[in-house]
Amino acid sequence: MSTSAPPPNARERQKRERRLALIEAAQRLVGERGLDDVTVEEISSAAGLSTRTFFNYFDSKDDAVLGIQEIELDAEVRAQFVSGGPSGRLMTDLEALVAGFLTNAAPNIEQGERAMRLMVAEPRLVQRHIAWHQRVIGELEQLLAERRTARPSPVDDDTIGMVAGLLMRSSALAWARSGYEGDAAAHLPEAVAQLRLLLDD
Amino acid sequence: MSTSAPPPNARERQKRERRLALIEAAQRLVGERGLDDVTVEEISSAAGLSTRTFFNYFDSKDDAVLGIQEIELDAEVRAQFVSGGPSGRLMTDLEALVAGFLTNAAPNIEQGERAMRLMVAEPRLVQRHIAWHQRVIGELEQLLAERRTARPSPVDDDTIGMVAGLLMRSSALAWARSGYEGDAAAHLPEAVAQLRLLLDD
DNA sequence: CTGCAACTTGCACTCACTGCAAGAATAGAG
DNA sequence: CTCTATTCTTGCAGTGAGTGCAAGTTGCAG
Repeated sequence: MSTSAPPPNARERQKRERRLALIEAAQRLVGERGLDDVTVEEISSAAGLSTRTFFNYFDSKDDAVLGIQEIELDAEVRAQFVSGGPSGRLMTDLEALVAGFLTNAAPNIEQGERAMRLMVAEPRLVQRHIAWHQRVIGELEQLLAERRTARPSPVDDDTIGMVAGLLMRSSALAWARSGYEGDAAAHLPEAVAQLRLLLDD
Repeated sequence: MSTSAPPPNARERQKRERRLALIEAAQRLVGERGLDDVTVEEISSAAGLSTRTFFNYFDSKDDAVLGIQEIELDAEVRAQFVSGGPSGRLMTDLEALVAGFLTNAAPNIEQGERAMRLMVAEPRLVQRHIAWHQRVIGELEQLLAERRTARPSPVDDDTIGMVAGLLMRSSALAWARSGYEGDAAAHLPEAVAQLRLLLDD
């Protein structure tokens, strides 16, 4: 299950290694000394790279700590959702889609766990994490537009997007509460149940 | 309704005026030239203040553009919620609470409208806006803890907090879609309805 | 081996944001 | 009105994030 395919050529391999080294250094140093007492320069040289190169890999210090990367949604999951599936009931299908995002979100489970732990100590990271959700939701809203032709819905895109974001975060929190058992996607049903519970008073 | 009580002494009045001047300058300049092509120095001197003073009023450039301020929840609304009211049904009471936050959020309705418009053009502002929601939700979670003694609930604080945040943003978006009719709180029921619609498939 | 493309790096720069200490304005007591 | 304590503003000097550019380096294909 997804450390993704090991890349064949040296270029891609190094790229991956450097990226990992930066995340590892960032998480370790920030864990030891706090977000504001670690500079990008320190992270970079701990990873054996220049500061300038750091910014070729990440847009910000926070992104490196969280190990944020572009999410690539599984083509099959994507196609199924767009064509109005898999179940035809929006909320159910949304759940499947979110699960797809969640499993692709953190290729390295330990890295994700460390990121979650650091978020507890550094609230700023939570905001950055949510900002990243926003990007995912942007992706999702394109899919929604396509799906509408196949299966219209009275619920507007914004609401659907926000609920998706809520489910992502809620799953992550439930995952943390469980002591990081399994992966975040495994706690999605729990998140949905909580939401229903609240809405039904 | 609520430009709040006009303060009596000159100190408080000037403080308010300067704050307003900074927000006005920030919104105008950013509207004209974009968030990244306006410096804090430009905003400050447009408002007739020093750069240093700018940061006595706001934590960041983005905050000034959004006109972000500490929210003060109505003491009565607060007390009622904590003691398990007003209706006793969590979702309903949450709605009342969120309405309370929303009406206190933007003392100046035009300023809020300009902020919403700028968010469309500058996605970074959306993130900052959501980050501000987080702070409000932090406040809310304290109330939730107190309310639990009066009226326990099987739904966890995180979920409730996230739904509150969702309702705030959803109301704001509905307000924008309506062409800024009334205030954001007026569109809360619409937001709740959309959410229920989605959850009930 | 050679030339091409991708990647890294140093450099110079802008600007957000902070702590500090000195100075100006104001409130309030007398 | 005057004096004083308090609050607010400001300049200054500094840190560090993040960017554009141009010059090297490194891996890749033919």
